[in-house]
Amino acid sequence: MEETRRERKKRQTRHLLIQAAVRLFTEQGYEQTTGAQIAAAADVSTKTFFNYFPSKEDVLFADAERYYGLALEVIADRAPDDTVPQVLRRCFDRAIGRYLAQGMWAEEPEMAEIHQRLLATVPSVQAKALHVMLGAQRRIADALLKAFPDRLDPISAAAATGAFMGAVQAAGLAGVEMYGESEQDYLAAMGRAADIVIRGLDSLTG
Amino acid sequence: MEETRRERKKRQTRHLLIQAAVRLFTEQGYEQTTGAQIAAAADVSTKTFFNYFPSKEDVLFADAERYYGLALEVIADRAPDDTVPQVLRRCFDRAIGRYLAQGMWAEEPEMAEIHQRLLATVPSVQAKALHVMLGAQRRIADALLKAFPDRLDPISAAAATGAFMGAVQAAGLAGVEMYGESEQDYLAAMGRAADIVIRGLDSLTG
DNA sequence: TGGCTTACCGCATCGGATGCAAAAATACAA
DNA sequence: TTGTATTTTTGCATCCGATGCGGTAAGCCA
Repeated sequence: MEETRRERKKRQTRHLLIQAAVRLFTEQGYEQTTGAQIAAAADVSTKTFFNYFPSKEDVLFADAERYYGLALEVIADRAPDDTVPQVLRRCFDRAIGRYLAQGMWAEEPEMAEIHQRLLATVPSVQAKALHVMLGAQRRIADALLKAFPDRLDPISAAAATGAFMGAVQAAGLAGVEMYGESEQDYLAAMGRAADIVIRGLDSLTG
Repeated sequence: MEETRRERKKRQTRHLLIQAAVRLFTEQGYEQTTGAQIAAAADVSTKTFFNYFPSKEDVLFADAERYYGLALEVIADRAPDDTVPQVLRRCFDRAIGRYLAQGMWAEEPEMAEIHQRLLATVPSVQAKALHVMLGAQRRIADALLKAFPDRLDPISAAAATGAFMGAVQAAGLAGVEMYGESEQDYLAAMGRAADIVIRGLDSLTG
């Protein structure tokens, strides 16, 4: 399927907006940067910026779906004898794998650094991240429930997913706050959190 | 220590604002209600409303600190031979206990119903709730770490807290979505989530 | 070419939120 | 009671994020 000119331009504009945003956030800070400035830097109207991104925060979560979608794929592609914890663990590993392979931002590598700094410091960005995660959590719990109808019920599916993602998220944040921005260290922290919670969930579903 | 007139009036105004807000939210919906309307209904200036509550969402989380503070108390009052999971479980039980004893809103019982409905439906309220929870999570993890310096490190403390609160939160939301607003049912759902994650964490710290 | 869809734009407008300085209310001490 | 310091309230201007609308341009397809 060939990419039409329209689609190409759309992709370009989107990319341009993200780049402009990251540059401005880096140069003058997140809160000091207005949507109008980003639009101007990308040479489009303010309105267009909000056409692409429903809110200023959304610029920072443009790729988030790709990561959460990965989890849904992993669940769909499970082996017949997989257990719930095994699948969750694989979700985590695959996400980390992709992260290491291509960075958090396949197309905007400069995003990675600013992203985690803002995540650790700007309240509205934190809140947005949690909310995006919540949405993903629901879909993942749903998929898990469908994948293991005999081992899970809606509540335990939600609990398991919430425990897993809550632990990883908290450990990741703690890691960033402890180790500054040493990538290795906080990835390791998230890995330990995954270990802990996976081991715990083993007792649930064997 | 006697309560001065100033403090008393301040408390009254605050209470008045909350009441007005709840009434308007109920009557005409959250998003349809403006801060100015709430202020007008409480007969204070718009500015005063934002003096009391830094954002419109905050009206709905006026009492949240009381609940999270409970957890910190429980941790502080632990017995010498308590384990981490035991303490976490007690945090949960005490919170539920208080909830059952006096409702979510000691002084504004009418708040309970509207609160959970908005929590389940309004995105910005959800995001705010998660963010408030994140703040509490950090303080709780910190307190846990100080309470069990030999059994925990910063990462495992964050992971355990994140897993626990993530599970309970997810199960609670799932419960509300499943059972509508049948209080018993989703409290039970949260209880099951707590069970699951507590049992899991047993394998961590014995 | 011509007609259709889609993206972009400017503009008006709204609501949330902040800063500031004046005015009112309160506390407190002489 | 009066005077003074502190705190609260208020109005106002202002900023920014975000939405709705109607018109224009760009790309698409026949």
